[in-house]
Parts: sequence; C-alpha cells; structure tokens
Amino acid sequence: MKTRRALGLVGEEARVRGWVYRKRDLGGKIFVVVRDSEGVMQVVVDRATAPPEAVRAAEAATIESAVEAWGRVEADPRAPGGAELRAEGFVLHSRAEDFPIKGGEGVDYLLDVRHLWIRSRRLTAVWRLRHVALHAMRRYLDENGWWEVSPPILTQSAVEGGATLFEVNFFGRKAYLSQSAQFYLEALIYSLERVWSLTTSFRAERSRTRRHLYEYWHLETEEAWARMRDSMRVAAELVAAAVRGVLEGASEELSLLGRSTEPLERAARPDYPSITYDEAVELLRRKGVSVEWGDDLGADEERVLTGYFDTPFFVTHFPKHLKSFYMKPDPGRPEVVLGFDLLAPEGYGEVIGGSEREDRYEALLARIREEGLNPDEYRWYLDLRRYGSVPHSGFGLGVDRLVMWIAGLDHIRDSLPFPRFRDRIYP
RNA sequence: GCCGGGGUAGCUCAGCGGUAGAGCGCCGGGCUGUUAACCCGGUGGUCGGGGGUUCGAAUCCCCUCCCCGGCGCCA
Repeated sequence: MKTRRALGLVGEEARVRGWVYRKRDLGGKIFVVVRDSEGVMQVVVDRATAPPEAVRAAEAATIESAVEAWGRVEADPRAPGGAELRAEGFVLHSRAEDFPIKGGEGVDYLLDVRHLWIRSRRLTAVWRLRHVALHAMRRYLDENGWWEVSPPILTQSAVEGGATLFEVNFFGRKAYLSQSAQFYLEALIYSLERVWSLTTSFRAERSRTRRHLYEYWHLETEEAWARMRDSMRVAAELVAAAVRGVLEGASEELSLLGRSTEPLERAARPDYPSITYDEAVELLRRKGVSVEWGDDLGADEERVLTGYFDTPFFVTHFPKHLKSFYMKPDPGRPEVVLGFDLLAPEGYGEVIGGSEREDRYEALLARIREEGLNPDEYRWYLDLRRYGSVPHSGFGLGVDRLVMWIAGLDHIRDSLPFPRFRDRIYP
C-alpha cells in the first residue's frame, strides 16, 4: 500500500514499499524513511525485537535502495507525518549504489544527474501540480465544446520567423520541427469550428533567460467566427480553470513548494483586466520608463507593468510592425493589430499570445510580401482564405510558463522533468 | 549574438608565483528515538583542455571548451 494510506492505519498492520529517503542507524534502532509516489513514512527497525534478517536488510539499505517493510503502525509525534511503521519484516529489493545527490549540490551538477534529481520531493510535487493544471484545462475545453486535434510536428515551413527553426533531414529534403500548430488548427476550423491541441513546439532561439525552452509544451486554440475579444475570454477562462484546479487538487504540492496561494486565489476568477499597448506605454512613462510608441515591450517593461496588476492581465492592440503577418489589423486603426498577450503577475510575464487572424486573401498575401516572405511557401495557408474564409481567432499558451507561475518557480527548467534549454541535451 | 561571473577531491568551495587545503560525502568504529542525527578514525586530486613566460605556474599571458546570471527574441 501507499505510505499515505499506511500513515492513517494507526494500530493496524501495514506494508509499504518504496525507496529509502533518509536512514539513521543508531545503536538500538534503525530509522528508515521510505519514499513512494504519495509521500514518505518512517520505518523503525528495532534491533531488540525485529527478526535478524530484517535487521541485516535494514543495515544494508542505502539511500535510494528499493525496500519493502511490514508491521504495525503506531502514532508517534517524533515521526514525520505523526505515525511510523514498527517493522516486523524488512526486505531489501535492490541495494542502491552510493547515490550521487546528497544535498547542497549546484545546479550544473544536478542537471547532469537530472534523471536522478527528478526523484526529489520538490520536483515530484511540480510534476503532480502540472498534471492537475493540464487536467483542469483539458476538462474546461472538453466541457465547452472544443475538439482536441493532433497536428503534425514535422513541417515544411515556418509560422514564426525562419531563423529560429530546428532543421531535420526529411529523406534528403529539408523539413523543420514545428514552432506552432496554429496554421494546421486554422485549417481544421472549417470542419470542427473550435479546435485545440497540446503539442511540443520548438524554437531555436539561443535564449539565455529563465523563461525560455527550446522545446516547450504549447496549448493552442483556434475558433471559427470568433473575434479577438472572444478568444481573450477563452484564454482567461482557461487560465482561471487551471488555477482553480491547482488550488483544489494540488494544495499539498503548493505548500510543499512554499507557494503563496494569495496570488492564485485572486486569479481564480477570469475577470482579468485588459489594457491597450497605448495605455501600457502611458503607464510606463508615468513610472519614468522611457519608451516611444512603436517600441517593443521588453522584459524590463513587462516587469514594470506587472507591478500595476495583482492578477494576470491582457495587453492588446500592438503596433503592426511588432507582430506576425497573420494578425488582422484593427479596421478602425490599421497601424495596430487585433492581437493580445496575457501576462502573469509577480514579474512572470507573457504566458499567452493570441490574435484575430487575417481572413482576407489579398490582405494576407500583401502582408506576406511586405515581410519579405515567399508566398509559395504559404500556398496552402493562403488557400484557406479562398474557400469559405471566416473571421477566426486563437492563441497559444506556454504550459511550462503557466506551471512556472502557478508553482512559483524561479526557473522554467523545473516546470518539466527534462528541460531542453541552454546547450543541454543530456540526459 | 551581446554583457557580466565562474571551472581546484564524489559535492560545495578556499588558496591567486615557492611541497594541494577545508567542510560535506564515502568507508570503518561507537551510540535505545533519529529528523540534512551525533562523536572518533580513515579515504580522497590530470587544479576544464592546449600553448607560452619563469629556476619554479592552480596562481601571470594567449587560445579554446564548458557552466551560471542577465539582455534581445518569444510562449
């Protein structure tokens, strides 16, 4: 049985198995803290009362050895969790060699032994929290009429800039790892209308920040007939659903991670404020940041802006030249586009980017040419505007960034088990 | 790509021209209740790699590789 259940069986017999988390061998007793997928439990092997073979096994057990123990559960305030197993039997299933992680190691070293580091209680709590957040978002989409679809990862052309593509050899031809499923989702709205996907996206930007991965988990939506505001509402509801899901289903993980729940409670309702790019520039100037209209909002600017809000918030209507060619210009103000970002508070920054898409063939073609892109490469994408084009909008959510904010992590690498960032590809 | 910091024992680091060090870990011993247990003893090194200066280089110089923090780019 799991340690969590065994801890509640005071006065009864229990049997637990797992890995040695801590071991303290005193003269008369051996204390072995056993870790499993649900927590830890202390096993006490008493040299005076336990069978000799159990004592020998406990003596031989090293940190991270796989063990199994059985006996009576007794309440004891000195035991972690308030109860412990008084061993009547103890078996060493597999003795671990000297475990290379003892505590106090540096990040570089720990990343080299990431396959072992991921056993830590802290990281385990993150994976659980992540599961809960993803589950909550999937459930929200499912209950609101969205179809989950499976777009390709191997693609021929870019969605974002071409300089940041990972190239692969496709039987002698060049192909690329997907940066975004957006174009494929756009193709699917003509039959399913509301679609979403969860895929890995790849960006070969040589970023050295704590919020970039080369390979990240991308939750994207696309909806026919939807305007920018419709898409923003979905984005807010999706994030709020994830936050609520974690508050309800991962409260122990939040507390193990030392995460304050106050910012999360404020974000549990999807009524996030929204400002335009123009207003953002105005707010920044008021704080003494020197920005000109048309400048991109960098990390410093984002940080200042997040100081104005204590919930996630939107920034909308960016200057056209700052954003991708597929975003639709505002009909009343063609120098800005109907695009939006959702920024997480507490300095975490951009979690979602979305827009209403350009749905007119000629306008899209003109924008592709304006950007110096080759229209031939976007032929099938342009085709979508030739056969029953409709207004549509969508967004992409960085799952890892959302988890990073919800869990209160100080680096995106710990939002997933084997992060691909910097020059790390091992393990 | 740019700016800054750093590579010395298994790990974290000190040493910064004159015989390679500490703490932790590990191994052995002790201890009837530990919470990263404690006490005693032992173990441990291509000083990231290459070249140079010097009587002598971990230490100074050049090249190179790797790591960390930040910027830009984005999710």
